Amino acid sequence: MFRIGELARRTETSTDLLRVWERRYGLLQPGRTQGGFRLYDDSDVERVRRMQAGLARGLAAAEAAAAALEHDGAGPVELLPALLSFDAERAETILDELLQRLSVESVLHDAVAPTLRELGDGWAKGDVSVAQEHFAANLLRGRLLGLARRWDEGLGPRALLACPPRELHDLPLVIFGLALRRRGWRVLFLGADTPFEVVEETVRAERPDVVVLASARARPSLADPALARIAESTRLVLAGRWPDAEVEAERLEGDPVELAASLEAPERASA
Amino acid sequence: MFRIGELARRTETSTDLLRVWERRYGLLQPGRTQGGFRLYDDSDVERVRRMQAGLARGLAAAEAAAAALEHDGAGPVELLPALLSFDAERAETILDELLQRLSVESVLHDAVAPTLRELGDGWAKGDVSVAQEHFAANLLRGRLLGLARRWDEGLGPRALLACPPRELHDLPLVIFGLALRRRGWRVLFLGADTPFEVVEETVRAERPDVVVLASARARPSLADPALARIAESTRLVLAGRWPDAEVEAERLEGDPVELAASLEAPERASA
DNA sequence: CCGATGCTGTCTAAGTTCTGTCCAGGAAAA
DNA sequence: TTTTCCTGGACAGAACTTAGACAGCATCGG
Repeated sequence: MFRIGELARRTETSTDLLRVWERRYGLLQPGRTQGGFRLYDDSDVERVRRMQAGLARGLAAAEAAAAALEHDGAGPVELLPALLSFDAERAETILDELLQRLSVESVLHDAVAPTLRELGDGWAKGDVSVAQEHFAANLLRGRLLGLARRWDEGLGPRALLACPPRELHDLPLVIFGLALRRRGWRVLFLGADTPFEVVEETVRAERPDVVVLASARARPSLADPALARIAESTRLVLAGRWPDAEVEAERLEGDPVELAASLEAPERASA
Repeated sequence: MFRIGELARRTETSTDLLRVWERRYGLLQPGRTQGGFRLYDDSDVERVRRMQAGLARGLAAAEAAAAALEHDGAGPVELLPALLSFDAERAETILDELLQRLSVESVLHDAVAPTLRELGDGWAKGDVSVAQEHFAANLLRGRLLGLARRWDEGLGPRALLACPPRELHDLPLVIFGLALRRRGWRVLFLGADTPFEVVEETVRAERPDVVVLASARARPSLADPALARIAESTRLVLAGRWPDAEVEAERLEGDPVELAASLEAPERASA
């Protein structure tokens, strides 16, 4: 347990703001010392983070607080165990319920993406078997692609999404695509293990406004000349883990949903 | 939920234009904050994008708006054929997509309930086989109950929902329950084929604010003395088809989602 | 071809709400 | 003693509200 100054430091906010979020939106309900000082724990850090994530996605403070509160508890806490125990029905039910209660964006940001991260960490540590990872990935992929139908329709700017050669983990890319779609983009999805030449051809044929290549675990080579040619003609974004090398491209790392929000900013600046 | 500035950002329009589209064509019907600020959700982004697509195709604004609004009703058209052809995957995908695009309420009201009605009519005419009806009902029930988890939690007034003896069609009741839940009610669901004595016991034990008995095809007897005893102690609502008889109860018929809305009115009047 | 009419997006103005920050006076913790 | 924290109110700027005005453009009748 720690006091408000420590919470402010850990979440990079001010004590004033934390108190006012408590007063106005009931975001936090800290315990008190004998003398009346507020006492917080780790779950409060999480809640503040969710609030901040909501603000970053463009919600008003009141809405962000409501979303952060509503989301309390559920989410990844329930979803991961269901997936690890191969309980498809329970996992589907949890997803159903989350999708009903929360927006697609919050489900992706607060439940699916964190679950995926924990899955990856568990796999790296050896706690999660290949079978478990495959089961989880396939169930989630099925569900997410169900949300992704017709995502090349409409008017917005167009993004071409692909994973580089040898990268088989396309789920973060799917999440990224869904988040973009929510924000009005059209999405051309090439998916896992896509040769750079294929990307290049598609760029020539379809003329997307931006090309996003996402690499989660593989460390693809940047030496391919096709990559350089893509970068010359189009805005190129490399998301995830890539080697350092001289390619004319933006680099992004972190949560796919937040990346999707940030991809928008340069568009606005130019408009 | 987000405010008008964020909607403008996401759809790359101006707040002015969004307000004027609302005023002139009723394109959007946002909720409001206490203080009167407009609040939008994901489905509004979709609607604006459809409007923009219409404009891009050369429609006049008024017509584009009409087209965008009309498209809201698509979906149910697709759902029934998928169910009748035993195509679980397609049906699930359609539901996924609808739930993403629209609110739970509109999915229930505009897609699930009409599909159920057509299914019932088809069965009555002999166009729909028992197998088809079972398949459809079970798929929908699974999906809807997935949305219905923890629907007895919270603070709101409490409704006890059941079908009378011999009535096996509980789906309208599930829809009704979900719609109530969306409106803040707590729901106690006893489901199909529930003896009146069981309802009576539960009423005594749980003291719900209202008891709703729904009968779709069976024509249950009202002679049971348990029914009269329930009516004496609690507000009793008989939904669907019931014989005429002297029981102290409100009678409701029609779309489950609309019934849920109408159930609320007396509560408010008393508040 | 002209003028009248209607549609549509933008702009204005005066007022309100929302939200982060700041402050004063006092008390608790280190 | 020094630092941290408490409450409650005040405040400024950003964001939003309504209602109407208006200019650019297309369409229509003459």
